[in-house]
Amino acid sequence: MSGDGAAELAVGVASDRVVAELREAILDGRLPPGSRLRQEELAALLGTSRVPVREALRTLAAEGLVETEANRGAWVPWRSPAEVDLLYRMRERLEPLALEVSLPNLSPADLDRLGELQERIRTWPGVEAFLRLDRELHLAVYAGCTTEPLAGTVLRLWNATQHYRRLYMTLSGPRRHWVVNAEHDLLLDALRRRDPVDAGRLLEGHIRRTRCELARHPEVFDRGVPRS
Amino acid sequence: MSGDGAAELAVGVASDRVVAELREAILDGRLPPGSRLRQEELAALLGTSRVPVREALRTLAAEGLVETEANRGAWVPWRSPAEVDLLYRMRERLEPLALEVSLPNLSPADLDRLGELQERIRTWPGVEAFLRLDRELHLAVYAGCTTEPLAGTVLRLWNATQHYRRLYMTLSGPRRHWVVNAEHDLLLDALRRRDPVDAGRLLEGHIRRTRCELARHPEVFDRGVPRS
DNA sequence: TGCCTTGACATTGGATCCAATCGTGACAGA
DNA sequence: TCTGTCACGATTGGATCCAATGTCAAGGCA
Repeated sequence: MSGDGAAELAVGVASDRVVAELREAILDGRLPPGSRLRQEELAALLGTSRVPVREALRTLAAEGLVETEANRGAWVPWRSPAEVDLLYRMRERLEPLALEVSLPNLSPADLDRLGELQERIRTWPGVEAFLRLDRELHLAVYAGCTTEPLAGTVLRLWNATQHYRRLYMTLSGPRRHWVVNAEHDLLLDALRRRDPVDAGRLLEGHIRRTRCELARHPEVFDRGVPRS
Repeated sequence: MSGDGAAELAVGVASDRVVAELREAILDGRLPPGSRLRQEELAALLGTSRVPVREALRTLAAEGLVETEANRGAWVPWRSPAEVDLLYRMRERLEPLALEVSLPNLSPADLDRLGELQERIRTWPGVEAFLRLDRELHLAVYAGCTTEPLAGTVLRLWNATQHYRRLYMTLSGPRRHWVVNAEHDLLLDALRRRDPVDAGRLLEGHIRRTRCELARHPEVFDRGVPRS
């Protein structure tokens, strides 16, 4: 999870390091939509040759985090309001399933940890911290679901929408933060009661509400000044 | 769709050709689970160097069609009964959504084509033809859903379970084929009525029944003689 | 002036070569 | 006979070089 800074120790396979670095850079906003990803530039930046970079770009393209076109290069894709809406609808259907699979495998200690995360979320901790904690909370709910296709798909849905979640939180701020708290409290209560039906429904509603509020802020999808 | 034989014309990017060839080989059973994918071997077979092959393997790995491990190579993964069960549950949730998105975009001609496919399915046409037509029919239902993440995810779910669908059909044969026909007929009728709710429910039931029947045949998951 | 051509440059795609790692079987010792 | 070690072959990972393609701007022609 940590292991953030100064990964110049060059441990592991280069391609995988490149994938991890790029994924992180895209998710934390350093590479917003529209960013072009030049192979040579990235290779120099990450201290490898272009080969691992190319493999990493293929991987990320298959994940949907970057787009590539033959002989034209790779870049971080923009997403339309309709596409993000659909990504949220997919989450509404898949995440309750992931929860249902996960819940029996969550220990009381796991549930306690969820509570701690929510306590740190409760007092609006700022946009970046909220994004990090909220993501960690939700993904921790699915930690008991280790089956790759489902866990991986859910993760990709989160990744694909991360940028727009950030923009939305930035402009909405803590205004309706109490709603999130209430929803999280109810969700965690249902989890402690080991009730996947109740929890699933709350989760679906939580995602659906977010989708609807996001739909009322189309300015999130405005393409600002293009970045190099 | 066609373009099967003798693709030595070397059109397009080599990596993409390799991806397409491998995907096809895995889906049509030439590369069953357990098959090891040696880079040099594939490169020679497809008339390229190892570089495009490596990129293709990364792509397919991200798609879940192959598994790779650093310094150990790539192979077609086995899937456990629990994993396939979960893949079907994901389909039950996602395909009705894809249908809902797609239906408004399907023309009467598209619906006619679905009917033609079902007519060719009606008289048990043998395992391979059934697999091909059934897949084509279902994916044609979602043809109006062009949004990549959903369409792509649905396609991956189909791809990931193709091998086990084949094994199941092989051993079950035409015995309960009338059920498929009835379900398809009802589904197509609901589509012609432009009723996404009804169609979605029928679709979910269709997938769910398949999942349950598959669950009663664990021998499908037996690992036969390992292939080279 | 406007549009098309053309050429140089930037960038990506592919092939070959070298390095690192893994698996396997032979061999020595207990 | 069993086990641990070592060395070799097989295979994958990475770097460099070359080819192909795309971009873009300058210049010629209508």
